[in-house]
Amino acid sequence: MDLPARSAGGPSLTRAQEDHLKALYNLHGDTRPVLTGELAQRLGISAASVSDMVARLSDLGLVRHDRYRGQILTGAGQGRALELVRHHRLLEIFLVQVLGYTWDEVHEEAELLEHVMSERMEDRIFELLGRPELDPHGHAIPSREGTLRVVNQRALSDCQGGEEVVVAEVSDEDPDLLRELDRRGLIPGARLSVIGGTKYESPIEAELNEQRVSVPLGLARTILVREPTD
Amino acid sequence: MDLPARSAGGPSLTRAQEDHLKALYNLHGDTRPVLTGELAQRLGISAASVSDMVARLSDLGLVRHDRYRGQILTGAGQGRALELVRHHRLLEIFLVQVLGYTWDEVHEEAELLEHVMSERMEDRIFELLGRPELDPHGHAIPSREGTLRVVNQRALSDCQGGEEVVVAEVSDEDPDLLRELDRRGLIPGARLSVIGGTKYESPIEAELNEQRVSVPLGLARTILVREPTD
DNA sequence: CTCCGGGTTTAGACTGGTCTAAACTGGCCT
DNA sequence: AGGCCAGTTTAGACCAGTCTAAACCCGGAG
Repeated sequence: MDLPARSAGGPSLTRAQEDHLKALYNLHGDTRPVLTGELAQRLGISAASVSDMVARLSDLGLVRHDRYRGQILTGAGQGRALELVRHHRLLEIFLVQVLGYTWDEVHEEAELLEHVMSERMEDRIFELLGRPELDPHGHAIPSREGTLRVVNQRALSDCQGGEEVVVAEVSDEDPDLLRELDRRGLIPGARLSVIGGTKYESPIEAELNEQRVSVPLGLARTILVREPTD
Repeated sequence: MDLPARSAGGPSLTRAQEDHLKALYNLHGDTRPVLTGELAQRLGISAASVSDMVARLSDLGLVRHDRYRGQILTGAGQGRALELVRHHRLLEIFLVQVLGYTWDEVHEEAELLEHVMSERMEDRIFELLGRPELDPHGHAIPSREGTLRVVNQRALSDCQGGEEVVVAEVSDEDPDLLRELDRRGLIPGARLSVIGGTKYESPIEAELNEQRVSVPLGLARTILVREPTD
């Protein structure tokens, strides 16, 4: 029996086109349109170039564009984006677990590899890693079919004293930030008892492994937490 | 202590530029110039495009071009090419040994990955694989510094009855050919006692693992053999 | 020694991706 | 209601990489 057709099939895209789709996905997913300038800043190119590219992606039916009002992924576009996100996250786990990278080194490398990863390689890595569900930074791996497990989570900076929470996700893009979080033990799965903070821009005070930690707001805002499961 | 500077450093090249360098290397290495048409055929593009690209690579000092007489890699160009060859061959071993690919599946994939492989990844894979010296098809891995172990070898089709030889290398580019060779046990390291052939275009007859094998000339020409080492 | 044919290079054109500068909204402020 | 500014789109330019068609060499045949 053949494998089912991928949800995200279609003509192959260029590197730049894929980057635009992924940026659109990472910015607001399918929740609301992304302004041209936002996208341009994210990609580090001019708004004019983005405008151009969006027109092409729109012709391909991957993006819907509302003149002067921004752009948003279509279903097909989202499928392609999730394919890339799956590649990216599988590669991050792979680089950490198989090649011994640290979690602050993997993003950049995955960013390049994700565009040339075949389906065969994706499947082999997925199996080798034991069908993982989360990447090293706590992000869920989209399924082959492009579905994504969603978990209720909020920023640590929004927590109140007395709460018991578990670190769920951190952003993978800033190596310095990641090293800082690692130094403090603020890694996915870490259990925190929030003591205080949240007022007057003061750091979040919490207990982690019987140790008192003070998390500056700037850090706390990048950490997403969830309820403990037990 | 810092690592020594790579022999092959320099400004980063585009995919197409790298493909041209590698094709030049694979065609005649540094032995003699490659004709424009040859290179074009190898790359599957027009001679005009090659002419163009060679001019640019020549400006970069990677290729020396003799009008109407062909082109050859400079020292620097050869360094870059060997860097890519190292990437390619390490990836092939990696795909076979770590991800469970068969030897006929690896070439195409390595062809894409080699262009986006960082030095860090190269080093990690090299160590993970135990500092290998040969890829799955028997080709030597260039060192980081761009040196290559050369072994005396010739085509199986040139062997005479009575010779004892060992399969050294086979081309990695044709999956069908590779499957055929595998089926017959004609893999690097296989020891052959040549019985006859070499006349009237007849197949090479030989003994392999106590079994009589008949190797059609077309196959025998793609197999490089060396003297047994013991 | 000239001419001719085949391979090489040049010319001109097109696409994708990028830029800057200019033209053009849309929404907000008065 | 009018006007202005920030942000968006369009215009025009450029580079890399490719093509086809035309111009150009080189070496061998006569």
